[in-house]
Amino acid sequence: MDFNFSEFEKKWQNHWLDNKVFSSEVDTSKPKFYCLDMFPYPSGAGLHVGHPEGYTATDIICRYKRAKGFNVLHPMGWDAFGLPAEQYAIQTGTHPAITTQKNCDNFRRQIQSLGLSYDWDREINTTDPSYLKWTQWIFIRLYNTWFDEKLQKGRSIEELPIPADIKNQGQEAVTKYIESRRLANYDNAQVWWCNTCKTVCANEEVLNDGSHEKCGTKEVERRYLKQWMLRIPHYAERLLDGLAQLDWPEGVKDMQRNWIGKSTGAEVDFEVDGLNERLRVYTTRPDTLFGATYMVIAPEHKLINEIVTEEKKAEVETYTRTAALKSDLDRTELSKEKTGVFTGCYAINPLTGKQIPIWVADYVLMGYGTGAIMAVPAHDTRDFEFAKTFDIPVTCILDPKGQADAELREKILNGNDCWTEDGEYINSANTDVGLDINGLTKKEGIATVIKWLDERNLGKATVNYKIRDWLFSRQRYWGEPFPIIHWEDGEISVVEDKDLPVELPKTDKYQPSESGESPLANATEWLKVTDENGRKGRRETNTMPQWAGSCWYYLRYIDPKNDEEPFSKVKENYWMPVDLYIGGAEHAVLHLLYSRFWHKVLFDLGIVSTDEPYQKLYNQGMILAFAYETASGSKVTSDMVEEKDGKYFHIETGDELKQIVAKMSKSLKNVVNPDDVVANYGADSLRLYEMFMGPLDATKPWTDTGVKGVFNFLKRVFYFFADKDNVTEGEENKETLKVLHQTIKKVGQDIEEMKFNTAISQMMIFTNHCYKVKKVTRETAETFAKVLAPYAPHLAEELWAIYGNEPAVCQQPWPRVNESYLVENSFEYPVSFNGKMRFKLELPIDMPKEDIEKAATEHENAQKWLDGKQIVKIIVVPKKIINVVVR
RNA sequence: GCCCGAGUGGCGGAAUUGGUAGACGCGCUGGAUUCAAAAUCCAGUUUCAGCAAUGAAGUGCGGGUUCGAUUCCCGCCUCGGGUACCA
Repeated sequence: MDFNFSEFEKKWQNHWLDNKVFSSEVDTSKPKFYCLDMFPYPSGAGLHVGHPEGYTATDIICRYKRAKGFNVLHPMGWDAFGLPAEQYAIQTGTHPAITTQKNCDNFRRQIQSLGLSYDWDREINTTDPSYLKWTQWIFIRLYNTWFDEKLQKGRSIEELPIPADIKNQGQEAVTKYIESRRLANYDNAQVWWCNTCKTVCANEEVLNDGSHEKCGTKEVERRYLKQWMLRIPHYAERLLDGLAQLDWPEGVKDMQRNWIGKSTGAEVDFEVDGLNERLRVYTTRPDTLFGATYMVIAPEHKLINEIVTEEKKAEVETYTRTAALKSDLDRTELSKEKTGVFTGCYAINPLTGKQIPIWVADYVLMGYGTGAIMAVPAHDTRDFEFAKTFDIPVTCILDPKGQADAELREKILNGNDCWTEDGEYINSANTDVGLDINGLTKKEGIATVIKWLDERNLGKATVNYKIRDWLFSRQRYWGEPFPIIHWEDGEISVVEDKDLPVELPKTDKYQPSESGESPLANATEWLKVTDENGRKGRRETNTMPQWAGSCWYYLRYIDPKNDEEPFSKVKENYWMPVDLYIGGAEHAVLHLLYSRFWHKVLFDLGIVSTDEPYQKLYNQGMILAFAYETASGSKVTSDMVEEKDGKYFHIETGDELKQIVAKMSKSLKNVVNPDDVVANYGADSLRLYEMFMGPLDATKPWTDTGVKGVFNFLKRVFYFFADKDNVTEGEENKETLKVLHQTIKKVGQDIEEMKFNTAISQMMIFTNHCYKVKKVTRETAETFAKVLAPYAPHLAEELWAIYGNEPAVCQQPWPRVNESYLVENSFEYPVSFNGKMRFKLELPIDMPKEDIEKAATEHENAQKWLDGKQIVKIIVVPKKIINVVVR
């Protein structure tokens, strides 16, 4: 009998598909399990070996959960809007829908060739009009929602109270007020613009090196444009709070917390000397107000023209103009060198009553806090640096006391160094204003100063967040059109639900214009709208970013064919939340934050039943590959490398090369195509190898010999268990039963803990055992097929059928562990002397401690270690160790 | 700079409520089978010393706690990821 994997893999895949073995419907008699993979963008390159890693993990869990009696929802779909299809359209004229369709078909074929247990009747595609209809529907809900700060809840815009003073200003002011409160809001915004992509991008898409996440170039700059913004900062506190209850990797939670960037402090108003103006600053350290010796405002600050004196005007203007031309990147790249100019104007420190100079400097950002700071150079490194550069006085108000050595403390006290840690307040009292915090702790100091400010109406406790509005429009063709109409009279309105979806117009121009107009602006007929009164309007020409479709796809899977509503409430109530979500860590702040935001809005509106979408999140690690470089560090493609005695050499030059681990890339010629692996070793081998490589969350390099290793294991399984001579009827050997039941137990536990690599080891141990004993019973073989089934489902089905069973083994219940087979009646104790293991001693499991001590010390092997020594004590840990302490 | 995570044989990796370090696999070595090879099966494989029995060292580095530390504590080093004039 041959191990003809390609034949039987195809056979069983067809069986599963034809019989809809993995379809699932609401069934309240069973516990539910919703297991989600991050759906792929179907690129032209096809599946990467990284995709099947997460997919196999979820597949194993789903198959196991089904066997354990769960009703499992396990869907797959395509996140199919995106740049590559559009760029291909620009180059070739092929409509993105055609490219997308082709790529989806290829991805589906590849994924199906892996035998993953998806319910294919639930397949979705974000570009499908029947899907984007509901993305637009949700956008309309965002548009019609405002955030009630008091209730910390999104509410219908119709319930928005209009303040009396706004009402008095008339209808226009009211409309403007309402617009400003919507969660989706159309506004002039300073945005990131990518010159390569010719489109705006979100803050989250601009990487810290100034490059654009989508294209990788650094052609990103600031522009002012009218754009759609989603007001995610309103949900900052909710998004922060929600993290606590989630079973997510702490690293991802931390990244979201950092991104939201909550800080608590106070806003403080400073009198501007000689002007009837107050300058408001935000500080996290109001307790250091006594040490504020100057102020800084951002170059974009509104009050700048009023503050600046006549003689300083020219200088300040030059500075602000230069700052405006600099991109944020330049501003931060030159971060080491502080620049700034004095405005000629002074503010009054409310505690000391002293005049302190107001400067303009670009290290203060308009976008955070109030765009102005009080500078305390003695206790803030940036302020200190600035003060030293421009020779501004430094007043120390916190004595580090014992925390700094004498020399450093002396410098700090004299204003020649900066101290940012806690300490003891000094110079922090002024009887004239009635405030003294000397001797207080930092916590008390902050509270006392805030209270003082509050009572005098000079300031108040304030919370700030780093998270900014989410820039939600793109100047692209291949995205969801906004269901928005701009009317000739300036009114903006949303398309009625009954007129959804707003489909993309046909066009043959996909190129965005230099000016930033979307390609949709070319679709003249599509643009024109007229209402029943003959009023003319123009459709919104921007499209939504790729994130839109992925923000809610997990909800559509629940009821993917519903024409009446995005999903049925009953079904949503049954399936949500997602119990397990597996995908790459690259979405830690983008997709996962956006999607939580949408979900919370939907929850507030009563559209979904859970506050959070994804209960448990797990990040698969990246699959890398070995690569080679010369001594000078230049990379060598893998086809130019030969191995000799564990060392690597260049085929042509003969130079010894260094083996490194790097991302798979075309340029290194080390990309592994899953199709080739399936063709050469089978889907089961690919699945098993990816799980056997190491822990799921670890980054690990691919090796072809590793694939051969698991392929060899599968062959051993097949040749042993498919051979009728090995599989007999009758009574099973006790040792075999023990190993079998250890295997059932270990594999089950390891799946629950997502330790797939060690589960596979255990199955290998079992198989090795079978080879040793040469014969097993049919019952043992069938039980093993059930245990193997989640991992190597095709082979398991084949074996199951060979034993004459009806398909399918994947529908069989998980075998029960019989603990009685696992009971040991003796244990082989390691006997150590002073912690060093010296010999082993097999003793009955229930032997009293005294007897164990006696047996160990009287053993002949022990005499050597006891000779001439005195026994201090003997430690016996039952079923663990015997340790004799000698002196 | 700050916040996470990780350092274990030639390689991927096992083992942590503190208890036999190196499971399982790859690679390598030897053997069986074969005219031969592939494939397969069996055995060995942390390093050093030794024919061996055995002994010594050993989980990034330096300390500490403990009968006992890969595991806990303190101080470093290296690598990976995130983030950064956020006041």
